[in-house]
Amino acid sequence: MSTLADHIEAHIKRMLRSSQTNSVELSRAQMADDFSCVPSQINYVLSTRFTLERGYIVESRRGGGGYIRVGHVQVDNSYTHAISLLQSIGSELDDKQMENILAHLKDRHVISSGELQLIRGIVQQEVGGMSQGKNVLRASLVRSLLFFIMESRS
Amino acid sequence: MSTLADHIEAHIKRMLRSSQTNSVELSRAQMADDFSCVPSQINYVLSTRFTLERGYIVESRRGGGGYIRVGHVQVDNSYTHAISLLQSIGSELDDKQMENILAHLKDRHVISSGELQLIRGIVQQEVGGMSQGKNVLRASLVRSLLFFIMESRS
DNA sequence: CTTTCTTTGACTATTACTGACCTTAGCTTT
DNA sequence: AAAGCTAAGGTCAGTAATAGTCAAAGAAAG
Repeated sequence: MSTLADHIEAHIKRMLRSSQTNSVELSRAQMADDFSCVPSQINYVLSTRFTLERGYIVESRRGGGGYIRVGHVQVDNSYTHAISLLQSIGSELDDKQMENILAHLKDRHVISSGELQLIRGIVQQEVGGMSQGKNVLRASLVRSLLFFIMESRS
Repeated sequence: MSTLADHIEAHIKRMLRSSQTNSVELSRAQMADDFSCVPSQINYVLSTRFTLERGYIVESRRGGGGYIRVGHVQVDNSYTHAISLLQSIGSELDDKQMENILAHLKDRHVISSGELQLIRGIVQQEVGGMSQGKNVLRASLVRSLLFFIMESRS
């Protein structure tokens, strides 16, 4: 955690955790002021870190009394959810999609930080030198590895 | 220990040993500067010495505040270990991959130095005169031998 | 002498951050 | 109402800061 974006991300997540409702409302201008940055930096953080794929919903309103609301989607059974997430992996999976899924599963404590890194490492190694079909291999690898980890839990 | 790459390798391993968390974060540019070499030299060292097969996980981020993190995988977790081994021994295994795996296992005291040589010897003997399918045989042989050794320990 | 390993550098890719300009909602004044 | 003002937030493209890739040259080993 060292860039401004990382700090802002962490701060929003902290707010979310301490909120009863799994959602927080914030003022873009206020926040930018708190972190001494331009307002659009907040949009940058929201659009790169709080995506739907990672389980967040962002709503906003402009004009007087405008706001940004960030919600964390709760799913009661994280394993069920994880499995359906896995099944939604099609025959191809690009790197960014993979990262989002892994980040999401880690957020929900379905996988640990070490497991995340390991999966990333394995995929990187296997996919590495390929010129074609990376996304196909990545999809199948990620699916198998996650199934394997989840199997060994239940 | 005499090439630059060796020194860089040793340095990273020193950092790892003195770290509490089994992982260190470094700046590629900074490191290149410290060793007075081009940045890509760092990539060379990482990709030849800190591979998954040897038990290392390398992550990185580009852009502002970018970094390279090198982690040393703990083998205390049996499925983690199983995954990385199964993954690294595919249906084929060349000599270099085998050496990497053996070096890793010896490093972690899963096999002794004598067992390493024994495996090497057996494989050499069996694979020796073959003209085709060496890598296939090697893969299955090493898998079985390691399986045998690990079974006999637990 | 051939093969493998090391080192380098030019080119590429990714991420963070900023600022100028645009859009929307509510309120106030005619 | 309609027009205009004010107070939000949104977009996008450009710049800077990092890291990655690849091929070729050089060095070392067999």
